[in-house]
Amino acid sequence: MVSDTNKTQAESIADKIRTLILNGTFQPGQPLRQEALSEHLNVSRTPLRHALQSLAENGLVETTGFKGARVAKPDPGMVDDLFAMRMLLEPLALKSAFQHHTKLDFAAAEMALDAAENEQQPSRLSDLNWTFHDALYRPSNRHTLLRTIEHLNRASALAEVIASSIVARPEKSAAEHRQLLEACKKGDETGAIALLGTHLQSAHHDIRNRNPRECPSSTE
Amino acid sequence: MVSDTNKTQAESIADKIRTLILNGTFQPGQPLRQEALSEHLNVSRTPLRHALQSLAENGLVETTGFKGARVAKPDPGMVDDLFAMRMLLEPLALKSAFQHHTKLDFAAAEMALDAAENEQQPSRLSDLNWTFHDALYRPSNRHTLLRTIEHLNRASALAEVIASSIVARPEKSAAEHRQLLEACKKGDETGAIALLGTHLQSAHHDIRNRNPRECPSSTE
DNA sequence: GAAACCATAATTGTATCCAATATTGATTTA
DNA sequence: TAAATCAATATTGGATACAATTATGGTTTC
Repeated sequence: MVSDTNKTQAESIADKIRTLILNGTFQPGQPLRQEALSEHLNVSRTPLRHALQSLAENGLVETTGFKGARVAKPDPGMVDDLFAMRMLLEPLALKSAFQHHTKLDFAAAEMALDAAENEQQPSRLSDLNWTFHDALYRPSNRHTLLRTIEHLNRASALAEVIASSIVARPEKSAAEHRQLLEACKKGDETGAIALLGTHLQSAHHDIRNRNPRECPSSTE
Repeated sequence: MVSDTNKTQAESIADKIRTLILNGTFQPGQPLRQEALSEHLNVSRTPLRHALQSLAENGLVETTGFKGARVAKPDPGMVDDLFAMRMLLEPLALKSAFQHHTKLDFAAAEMALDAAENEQQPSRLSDLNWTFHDALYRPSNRHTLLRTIEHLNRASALAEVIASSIVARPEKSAAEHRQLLEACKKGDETGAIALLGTHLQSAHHDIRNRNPRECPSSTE
């Protein structure tokens, strides 16, 4: 999200489309026509197709055969799976990173939390959310593990946005994040891992127990 | 692998390229030039690019900026991560599927094992390997969980092939598979989960303790 | 009047061509 | 002679044109 420099055009518009989805401009189930999108984003269909494919692999859009792509609409089963996996994998990442945390990592995490306080846009909040977790996990240097976790987080983002659990209760998430960060700073490994678990459980619970806003139920 | 019917051309050649990689025709680190590949597979560069992107998302090739794509060469850290994740996620899938196993699932699993006995080609063995595990996990109906596990399995395949742990010791893997299947048939849930754990540990161990065959160390 | 069938249009996938970027090699200069 | 610079080539990313597939609407037939 920093800038489009050194980034292929397909990646740039993938970010843009992801933002449009997370901000609710494109609602779940809505079909994403290639020609309309390409002219809307002022690009050709070629990079657009690459962007859609990338988003499909990340679970934000669902694409099938020759029928085109639509914004994914996460069902409860998908949300359960995503959080079940995150609850298994993220503690491992945190545990592996714990010995290698530096002040810079904590600073990066704190900066993300501070920025989130004054942010309303769901896509930005989602990004900052991941930035925080990533700051705590990355020192593990387990790139493959982190890549999978990032996928799961980005896929969860859509469900979180739909349930309005990010924008509606930012203070709750923020408090949990701060507690987690403090435990990490203190070097309280078991405490931090426990806090991470409850944080994920809490997020999962909030998503499940909120009625998703009615979306115009695309033609099926 | 059944047939190319109803499959987009990009997907078909993605399968072909994956086969070529797993069978050792394309060695790890080797650059994959688009024009050469496209004329070799008798397709245009457009679907080829989609295939490469798909393979990149699955971890079989690494693509960077404008420099092109190369066959991925899995480092030990990647292998460790993949198996650490599989050891956490696959028991969950098996556990979730356990109550819903039918005779058809067991038959499908057994068929895959039988087919593997008379198979030499690494890519086929890798496919059959996944077919077996998938047969035991799919009744869980947890599609999102299964999709992630499939990614991890396909990414592990390359490392397994490089270490020759599939082709060199098929009988060991086969024995573990049969034991696991028997436990499932008996309804011994805890036993099956334990066997799955040791099976994954064994596979991981075999990969780590074999010297990868020297590959012509592509130009860096 | 309902269902099957065929033609037309809309949309996606593929091939070809052009632009942008990276790599290679020679040439020049210190 | 070695290093830097710049031109020429090779390779990838993107735009446009074409083919294949699917969806849609009307017509026909029972």
